[in-house]
Amino acid sequence: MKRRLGRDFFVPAAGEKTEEIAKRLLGKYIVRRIGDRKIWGKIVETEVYGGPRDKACHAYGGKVTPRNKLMYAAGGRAYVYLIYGMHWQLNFITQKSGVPECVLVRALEVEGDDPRAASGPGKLCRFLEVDKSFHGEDVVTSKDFWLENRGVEVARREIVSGPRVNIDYAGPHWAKRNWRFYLKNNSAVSRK
DNA sequence: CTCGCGATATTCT
DNA sequence: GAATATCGCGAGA
Repeated sequence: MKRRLGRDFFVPAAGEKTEEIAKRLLGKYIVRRIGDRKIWGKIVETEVYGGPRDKACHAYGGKVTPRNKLMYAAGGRAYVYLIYGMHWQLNFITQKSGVPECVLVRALEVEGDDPRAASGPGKLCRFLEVDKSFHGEDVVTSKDFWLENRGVEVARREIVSGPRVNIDYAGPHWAKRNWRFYLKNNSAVSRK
């Protein structure tokens, strides 16, 4: 069974929180088409960046800059940017237009010689050959980049939550929020 | 295991 | 113009 994820996955009508979307993304597949070639990987680690109140979020304080304005777009778009001058990060925008929330994809489990070839936000982008040209790509309609549900069921108890990476500066209230989710006992998770 | 550094877009002053 | 950033790697201990 293969089913492409549609708009409602990223913009839940029921008002589901972005945390729930981040958990639902675990076990789904990211598929990238390059000419006749296809690359894919299973999502095993995600992290939530939650709006203007979240100090770790680019849209903290409701700030709008040329880079982050895409976070205010409707869910289903890719938010790609460069960090530390050399690593691309891949996020998916969630929620309806005007709500600057997104999910960072931190790690994929891939099939091949090296199961850790996409274990980390930067490595993942290199693996998928995602760069700035995919900033703003709509994964609901794109022919080169999308997400699939391949029928992998992730049990609630297989999902581990914990504090996000690099958020000490955000203060105790945000630092203790368990906004990072990953699959238990999965070797492709970036850090444990 | 911990540490330090890379190389640049974006933001801040 | 200067500081900084959602990281990964290779070196040294």
